[in-house]
Amino acid sequence: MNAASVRSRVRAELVDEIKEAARRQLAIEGAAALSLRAVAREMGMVSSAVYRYFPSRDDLLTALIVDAYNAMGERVEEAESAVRRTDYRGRWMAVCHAVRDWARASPHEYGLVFGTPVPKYAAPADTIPPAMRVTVVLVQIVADAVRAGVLVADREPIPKAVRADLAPIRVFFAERGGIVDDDLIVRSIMAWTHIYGAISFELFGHRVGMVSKHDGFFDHEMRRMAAFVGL
Amino acid sequence: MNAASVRSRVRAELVDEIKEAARRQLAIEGAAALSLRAVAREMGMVSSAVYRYFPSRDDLLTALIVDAYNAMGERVEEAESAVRRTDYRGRWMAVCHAVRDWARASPHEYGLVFGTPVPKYAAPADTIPPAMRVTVVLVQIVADAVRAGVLVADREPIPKAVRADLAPIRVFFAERGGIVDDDLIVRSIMAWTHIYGAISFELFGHRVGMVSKHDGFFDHEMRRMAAFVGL
DNA sequence: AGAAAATCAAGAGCAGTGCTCTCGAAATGT
DNA sequence: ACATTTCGAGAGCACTGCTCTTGATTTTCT
Repeated sequence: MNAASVRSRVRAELVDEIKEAARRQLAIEGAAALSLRAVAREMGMVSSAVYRYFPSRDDLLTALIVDAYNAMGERVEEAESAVRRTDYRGRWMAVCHAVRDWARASPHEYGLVFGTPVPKYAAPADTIPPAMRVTVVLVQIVADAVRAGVLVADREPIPKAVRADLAPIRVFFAERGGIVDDDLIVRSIMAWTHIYGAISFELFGHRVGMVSKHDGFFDHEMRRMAAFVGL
Repeated sequence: MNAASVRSRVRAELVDEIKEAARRQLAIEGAAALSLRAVAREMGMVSSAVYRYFPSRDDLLTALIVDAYNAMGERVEEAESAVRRTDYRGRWMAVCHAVRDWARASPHEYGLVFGTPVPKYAAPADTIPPAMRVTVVLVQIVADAVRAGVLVADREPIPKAVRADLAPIRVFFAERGGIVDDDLIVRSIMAWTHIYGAISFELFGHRVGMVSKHDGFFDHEMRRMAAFVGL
């Protein structure tokens, strides 16, 4: 049985090596060009051998997606935790910049998780928790700020069609210690939407002709959105 | 020479038919699965014949991208022009909804232009004017509102690193009759960013668990952003 | 310790892809 | 009427994802 773990350990190592090689290939050519045969070749294996570890190319991609989410989440958590706890706006900005920095450092991985859904898209359940990590951090900041009573913004009326939708999110905030009003939830979702929009616009080349100094613009717009949220 | 135009006419028709078939295939399977051989098959041609009309698969894709931009632009212009000229906020909202409606009706085409850049991305010059159509409409609305003096918003200070970037856009507004301040430019870009972010989030499935009544939420957030711009 | 079962790398093979080249036939220009 | 361009078809290359079989090794059970 210890022997069994020998096999499973070397197997886990192989899985990691394959993902490593795939990631390398991904960084060079992008997701569309990721070829199982090529990663096999790079590892001195024959292609059919790789299928012992990943039943299909899409499964390999899914594994890379999970890893990408986790890498992003890790960076974000790391950056956010380095900021003084009561500096809510600073924590928020740290998250914004961490996401963007990671995206610029690993554009293809960013495209993998936030770009066009590559296969027909059936987000497997195991991608959901990693995908939530950034969201959780943002929610925690808002919840903390609310509890500290430092969050201020005009409360706008919400159409009841929207209001009905927000109940699960309200408990999501509440679980993290923040009793939030519906409008704050809306503003938070909008801010997260904007972070994603800004980074994708930049990375996918949709801001050529509009913005050239991306660093400065991003920082400024994120600051504006933080204010919009009320931080 | 009239005979010459016979040939060139049938050629143009063939080009259109190929694009048509490709679009059909695109709608079903998505861009990644678009196969030149399959469209050839559907047209009763042999694959090499298609290469007389499109030198490569990427060129076909580029043509589809241009068409997609134009389709979106057309829908937007149409919807916007149906609104009373002095109803600036209404015009803005019409654009927002037109973009989203088009995106939901043709998700794969939307993904083609706004998703992960499929090839290594070298946006050919002929994609730029079609890509600008929506932007132009939005700018025109803001310019009109400014000229009418109905646009109000707090003017926030802009870091000078950003300010330097904005000169070309300022003339872009001015050419359309609107003398705008830098902060308004920033707000406009942010709003366009948000439109894109919201639609992509919805279409690419990144709002599951956050929003389920997308129609209502989108309308509400667009209204908020219109107010943010000052409309 | 020896037999049975699971696991593995490798190879061959299938169906599909993008793309190139060559070859006749047809349309076009002179 | 002749020369030139334009076109469709076919064969072929190198590549892809994926399946199946084979023979060897390793693990597990008895």
